[in-house]
Amino acid sequence: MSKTVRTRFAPSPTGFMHVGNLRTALYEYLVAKSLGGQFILRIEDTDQERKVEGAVDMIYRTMKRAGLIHDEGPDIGGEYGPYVQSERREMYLPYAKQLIEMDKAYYCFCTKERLDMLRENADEPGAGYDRHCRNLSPQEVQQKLSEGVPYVIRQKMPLEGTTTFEDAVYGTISVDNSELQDQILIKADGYPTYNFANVIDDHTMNITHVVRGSEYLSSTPKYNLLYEAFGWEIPTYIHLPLIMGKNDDGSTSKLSKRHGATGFEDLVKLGFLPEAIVNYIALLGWAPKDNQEIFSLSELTEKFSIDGISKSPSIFDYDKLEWFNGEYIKAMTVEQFAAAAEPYFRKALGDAPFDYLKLASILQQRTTKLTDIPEKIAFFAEQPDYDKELFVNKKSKTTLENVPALLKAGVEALEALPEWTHDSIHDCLINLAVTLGVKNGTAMWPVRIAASGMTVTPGGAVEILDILGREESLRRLHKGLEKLAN
RNA sequence: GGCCCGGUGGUCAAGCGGCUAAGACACCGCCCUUUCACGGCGGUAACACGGGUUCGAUUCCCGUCCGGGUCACCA
Repeated sequence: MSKTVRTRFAPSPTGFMHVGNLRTALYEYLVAKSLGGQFILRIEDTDQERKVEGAVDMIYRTMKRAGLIHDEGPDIGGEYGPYVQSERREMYLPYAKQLIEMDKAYYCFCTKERLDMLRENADEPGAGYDRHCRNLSPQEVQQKLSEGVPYVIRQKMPLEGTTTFEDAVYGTISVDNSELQDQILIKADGYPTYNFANVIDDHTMNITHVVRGSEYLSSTPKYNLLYEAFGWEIPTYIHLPLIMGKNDDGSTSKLSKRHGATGFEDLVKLGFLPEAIVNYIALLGWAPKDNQEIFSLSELTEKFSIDGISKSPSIFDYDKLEWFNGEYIKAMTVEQFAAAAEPYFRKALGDAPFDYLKLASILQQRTTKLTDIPEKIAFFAEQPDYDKELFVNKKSKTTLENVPALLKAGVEALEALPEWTHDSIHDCLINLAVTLGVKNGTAMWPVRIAASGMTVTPGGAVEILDILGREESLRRLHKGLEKLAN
């Protein structure tokens, strides 16, 4: 019987849920769930300076909206708590001291100023810490400690040899130990660094699969040295290719705020549906065995496999996201769509009593983003001032010469209608075309233009007249007639 | 700069020694149509380069080039 798979999502509460982070969370969820395992949420707040008010709530909210339900976490507890690093603060120092006893770590009393100077004076970039305190005598250390000199604890890296590890995505990776810095494990404020807390927590929380972005690939050997020092089992590593954004100069770099709306909530505000976002980012770095593109979260869970994860970075493409969004919108029932679109209807129409279901039915097939709705329907509330040139359309064979008569005939026919319904308007205008001996388009174009004042509208003349209602429709048509007379 | 990783159309991507190198988005054209969409059909467009290995390389190896990541008392 093998161990239960456990993955964790460990965001730091900075008040922003980047889609890159969300994708990582999604894959962590999928790795766990596709293997029948558990998905844990842990808050990494060891940096007090970056802590942001309300950020944790935003994480909960985002995860919930994305459908990534965790099995253990600060809000719901679990047997490996606490799940907030600041609350585990006391756990880390003993482990660090244990490392010191094993000669795998040491006290460092260097001041921040000295380190800054070191960096400034370095000939080569990335020269790093000079290991100044690595070989202090026990007496010196005792002395400074008793004097209360502030200290940090650093990991004592081997000076020679190489460290090799297996990654489920990238394969075997080895790094010369001489490349590894004596990184800080415990900060002067007593908090652990991410580098240390992460290892201690993953082990004590029984995390079996560490899923994270490939930016951690080069620091993984350092973590392994820690696992080895403690004699702990090394987890399965699954490093994910990065999501990139396009820069102004055409180059690309790790997706960040400067690439525009990259926060989950930003995208939702832009009119993207959470399910569409999740679907899209699932496919950014992973591909199924077949060609399926539309996936619900449960289908993803079913089809997901680690060997489908790719190694090369991918660029976040808003066009493709929009396509997914459109697909999700089209898959809704009209009622669902009307409900989702309602806020945008209100935005454009205020409290005007339009039939939202009818609006939804003409809009649904042509909407890719909910935020596009208001501008498409604003003319229902208030007709824009338009130029009579709009009546001219080559394909519909309408000209300034024939339109007045066409529109007049249309108005008369419509005015004679006993009832004002979609079907009656439709039949009326179709009959009109027959009577006049012109194509449908020729009869409809002037009516639609006069009713809307726009060349491009959602729905045709019939739908627009129906939604507008008899009174307003006829008012607009007469206005069109006047405009043409001048 | 050192180290690590990557490199199939503009983008996401199949491919895992032998294929006319899939598919999707975007783009273009045609059809449908009362506009625009939707939908249908079709089209343009790719294995970074140079050496090997092999009967045969997109696929394996090496080098070059290009791209990215990383070198914090941030995570």
